[in-house]
Amino acid sequence: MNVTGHTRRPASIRDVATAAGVSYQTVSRVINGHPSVRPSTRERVLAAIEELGFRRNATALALASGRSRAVTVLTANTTHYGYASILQGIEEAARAASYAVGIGVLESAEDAAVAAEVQRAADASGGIVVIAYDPAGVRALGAVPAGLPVVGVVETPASPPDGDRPWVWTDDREAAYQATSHLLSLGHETVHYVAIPSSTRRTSARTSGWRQALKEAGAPQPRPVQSSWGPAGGHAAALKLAKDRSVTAILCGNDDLALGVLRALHESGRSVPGEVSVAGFDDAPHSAFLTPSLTTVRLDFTGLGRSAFALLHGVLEESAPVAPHPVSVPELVVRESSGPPPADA
Amino acid sequence: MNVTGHTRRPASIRDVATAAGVSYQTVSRVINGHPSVRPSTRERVLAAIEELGFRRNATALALASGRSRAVTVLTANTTHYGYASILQGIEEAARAASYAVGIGVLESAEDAAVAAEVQRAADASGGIVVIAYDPAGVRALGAVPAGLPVVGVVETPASPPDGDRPWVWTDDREAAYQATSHLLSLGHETVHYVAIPSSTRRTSARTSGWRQALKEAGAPQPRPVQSSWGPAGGHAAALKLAKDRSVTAILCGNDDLALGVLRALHESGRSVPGEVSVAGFDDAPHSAFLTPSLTTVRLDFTGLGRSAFALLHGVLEESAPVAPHPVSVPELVVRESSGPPPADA
DNA sequence: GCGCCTTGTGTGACCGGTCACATTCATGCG
DNA sequence: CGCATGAATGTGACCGGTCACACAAGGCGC
Repeated sequence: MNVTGHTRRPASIRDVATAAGVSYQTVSRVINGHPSVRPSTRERVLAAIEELGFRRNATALALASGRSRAVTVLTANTTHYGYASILQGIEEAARAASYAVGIGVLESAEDAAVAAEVQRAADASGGIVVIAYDPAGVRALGAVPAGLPVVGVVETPASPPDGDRPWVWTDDREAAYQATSHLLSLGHETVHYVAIPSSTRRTSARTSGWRQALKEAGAPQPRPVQSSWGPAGGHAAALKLAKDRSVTAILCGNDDLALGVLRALHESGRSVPGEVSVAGFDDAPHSAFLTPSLTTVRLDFTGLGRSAFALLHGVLEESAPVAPHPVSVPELVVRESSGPPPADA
Repeated sequence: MNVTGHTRRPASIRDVATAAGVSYQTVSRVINGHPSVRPSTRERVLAAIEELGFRRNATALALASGRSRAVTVLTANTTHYGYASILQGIEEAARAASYAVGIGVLESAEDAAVAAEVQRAADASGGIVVIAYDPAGVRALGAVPAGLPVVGVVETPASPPDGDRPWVWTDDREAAYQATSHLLSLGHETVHYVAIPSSTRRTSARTSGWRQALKEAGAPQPRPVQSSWGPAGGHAAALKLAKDRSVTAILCGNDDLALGVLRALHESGRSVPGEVSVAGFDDAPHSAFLTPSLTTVRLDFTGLGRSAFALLHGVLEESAPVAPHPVSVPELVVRESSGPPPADA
């Protein structure tokens, strides 16, 4: 509440111009760092800006210049650890670059709904980041009109994308390979895989990394068990697997799934890691505190979000930190949930 | 990619006007549903809109009218369950009302940093929701300039806020009371409390609900143990509590904390619920799948987020769904982690 | 037949910036 | 000395909408 008691509307460049005794264009030059402004003039303008508490109106800037300094993140979910961490990373990087961040949730994967969300995002911001880990996200990525800057956060693509397709991803294949190899090296005959839904119809990179490790070790290749994203899916899947006494190692598509798997094994009276070993993906914050604590592969989602923004930023401005996305290396974290198979197996 | 091969810029109301043979003002009237437009004219305009694929430019609308149909959510965190769920609720409600949602993360609680974020939020949108569960949030709520529509998602206030202060909250007092009473009714002599950080210096509603239940039961009132938000804090706190054999029941400020507590008790060789009972707050998605599954009090964060938006929406537009925030009733969910105290205690 | 209100439509200014171009003045060079 | 050049600054239009007001045509009362 200021002394006058009523909120007066903020100062515009013309107010500043009048106060400094120059034209509005000169003010514009000062706030944009244009070189040819006499130092003494610049000084007066800056003083006026300070005095009036002038702040450049973002809306007017966007309308006049076309550039909006805002990005929208389209995602099917905001609460899952991976999604939320990516969002956090994007926000961090965006804030550092003075960009505003908007979010749009893809509640349905239905084409019309997705298209509507993409439209909203398109006319609310100058660039879009799509988290395309699921069908809704994949469709959204496809529905972005050509010409609109967009970066996709995707599953590891099957083939390296051609040239400059602005995608970022983690090395899921390597991650799955590491986890599977770890379990095999403990002596397990093979490793079963409870998969998160794939965003596409093709075999996911996680699945293929898992397969490759099995193949190289000459281990049998069981069918992957398709599941959902949350613990309930893992729980249901593992209740079935638990009946098969030959199952001694289970790799889970993410840590939430692994949580459900642990629970199901417990309910089935099978001890972890005594009888069955379990490994997850992501290294979510709670994984280290489970009992048994969860062996998992740490993925840097926050860094992934930052990369996504950096890439988009590079497209939006010619200032060129367009360093090709450094695919961060997944890191195996061995904890209590994995161990050698039982002696009698 | 359209046939012309180059992206032409979107149609404006003047393009539509030309196509329909009317003035731009008439087009404006049509898209705003103004009554006095001859039906035949309206028809032609609508046809032109359809044909040209006209969409109203949100930026221009905001600049010209002052209203922006956008809200910004200020929060210290986007990944914790409660925060993320509130955000999700806000987004849901906002999307339904055709509002855009921006987020701003309060990375530091330092005054200058908070003020800067609030400023950014202020000039990016017409209204703000602040999640004020922590010092950064509380400061942000205080730093919002008078006159700017804002709604706070806060801890249960000590006294009912005066009149129309636009705040929403859950009934933390009742929730703590329920959980504590539940544990006492199982026969525990008293209940220890591991607290999440309070946003203010005053006693939180959770603490006071817990105290009240103890008092009514004539149970001893141990000092609450101050902790952090995540499992690590609960873990550290419980390692100490575990040494005290008289501790048979622990109430935790949230489910993440409870997870750390469960872990610490396990490491200390104290069984749950055999020797110690544990209860949490929030009913996070993983709580049902822990071993033992967690007794907790379910809070409707998503609904809270929706209420927050509804309130803000009511302030921003005179269309009046300003029904006073229905404080949602917390629901005790009894699971495996709570049971009677050991016989020898 | 006149004034008056209502309905339908158009005109000009404005929101707060940017952009393209014009203007002024001092300087360098042939 | 005259003229081209560049630095410093100003003017007008524009981005795509809204708002306040003007204005023409038609219906109604008297």
